[in-house]
Amino acid sequence: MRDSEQIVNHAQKFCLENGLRLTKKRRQVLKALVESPFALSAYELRELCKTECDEMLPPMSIYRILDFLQEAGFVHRLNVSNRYTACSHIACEHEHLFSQFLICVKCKMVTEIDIPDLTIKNMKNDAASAGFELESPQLEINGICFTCKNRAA
Amino acid sequence: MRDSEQIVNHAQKFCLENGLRLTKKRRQVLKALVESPFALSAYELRELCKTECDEMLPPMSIYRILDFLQEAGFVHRLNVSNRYTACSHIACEHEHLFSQFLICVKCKMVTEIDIPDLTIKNMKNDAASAGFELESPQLEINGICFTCKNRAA
DNA sequence: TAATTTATGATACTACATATCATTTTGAGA
DNA sequence: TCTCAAAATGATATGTAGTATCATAAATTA
Ligand SMILES: [Zn+2]
Ligand SMILES: [Zn+2]
Ligand SMILES: [Zn+2]
Ligand SMILES: [Zn+2]
Repeated sequence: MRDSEQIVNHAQKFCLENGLRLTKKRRQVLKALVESPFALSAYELRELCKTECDEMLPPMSIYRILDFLQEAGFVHRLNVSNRYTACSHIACEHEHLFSQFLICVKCKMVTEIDIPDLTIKNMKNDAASAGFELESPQLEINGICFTCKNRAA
Repeated sequence: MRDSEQIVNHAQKFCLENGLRLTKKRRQVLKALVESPFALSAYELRELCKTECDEMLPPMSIYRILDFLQEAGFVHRLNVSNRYTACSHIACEHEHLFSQFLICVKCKMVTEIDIPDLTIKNMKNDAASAGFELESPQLEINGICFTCKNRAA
C-alpha cells in the first residue's frame, strides 16, 4: 500500500499549502477511502478505522471528518448509496470538472470519470427543452465493469 | 382535482386488464402522489393519507404499497432523496424508456423526461471508454425550473 | 501563559427502511 | 353460499443513516 501513502501525502501537502489541517484521524479516514476500490458508508469506515487503529470514532466525528474531506476535495459522496469514495485526482494536477461515477453492480468498484463536454451540452439542452436549467450535475450510474463482464462470460 | 381522478382511473383500468388490484389504500397513495408537484417521502405520504382519510397506515404498509405502485409502473423512486413521484405517463400510451428526473432546488418540483437516445448513446460511449457497460440508467438531476428562475430575476 | 479557535467526544434523537409474525380481505372453486 | 388459499394489511420490534447539542481536548495566537 505504498501507493495510498503517496496519495495521502499529496493531500497533506495540499493542506499545508492551504491552511487546512489533515489531522491523524482525517488522514486515517482518507487512507481507508483511498485504499478501498468500492465506496464505503460512514459506519463501514468507522468499523475499518477500528480494525486498523483499534479506536472507535463516534458517528458524529466520522461525518465531520467526511465533511472536511469533501470540502477539501479529497472525497466525494455518492448520493444514491449514501457512501463515500476518494477522489481519483488527489495526486494529479487535474482540473476537477463534473464527475460521473460508474458503479459496478457485481463488484461495487467505483470509477470516477469527468463528464465529457458533449454529454454535458446534450444534457443541458435536454433539460432546457423541459423548462429547466441544469445545475452542476453529478452522475451516479450503475453498470458492469469489463472485468466482471468477462468473468461472467 | 378532477385531473388526478382521471389519471388514477387510468391506473385502475390498467390494473383490471392485468389482474392487479388497485385497492382503496393503494388508490389513495397513488392519488396523493399524482396530486403532488414534488416528490414525497414514505413518511410524508403517511401524514398526507392521515389528513385525507384520517387513518394512519403503518410504515410497512406504505412501503408495500409503494412497491406495488412501482411494480405496476405508476410510481418512481428518486434514489438520491429517498422520495417517490408519480410517473408522468400513467394516462398516456407512452412507451416508457429510461427516465431523467429534473428536480428544482427552489420549489422541489419534479419533471420527468425521457433520456433522449443521443444522450444515452453518449453516456454509453463515455462509460465504455472507462471499461464499463452501462445499465439502464435513471438520472436524477438538480437544477432550477424556469418559473423559479424568472421569479428570482 | 492565557485566550481563542478548531477538532473531537458523548448522549440523545430523528428519519428512512425492513424483518417477522398476526390478522383481515379477497376471489376462486366445491 | 360456504370453504379455503392467496393476497393484502396491521402490529411490534429492530436496523441503519444522519443530526442536534453540549462538553472536552488540542492546537494557534497573542
Ligand atoms: Zn474527483
Ligand atoms: Zn465489477
Ligand atoms: Zn415514468
Ligand atoms: Zn422551481
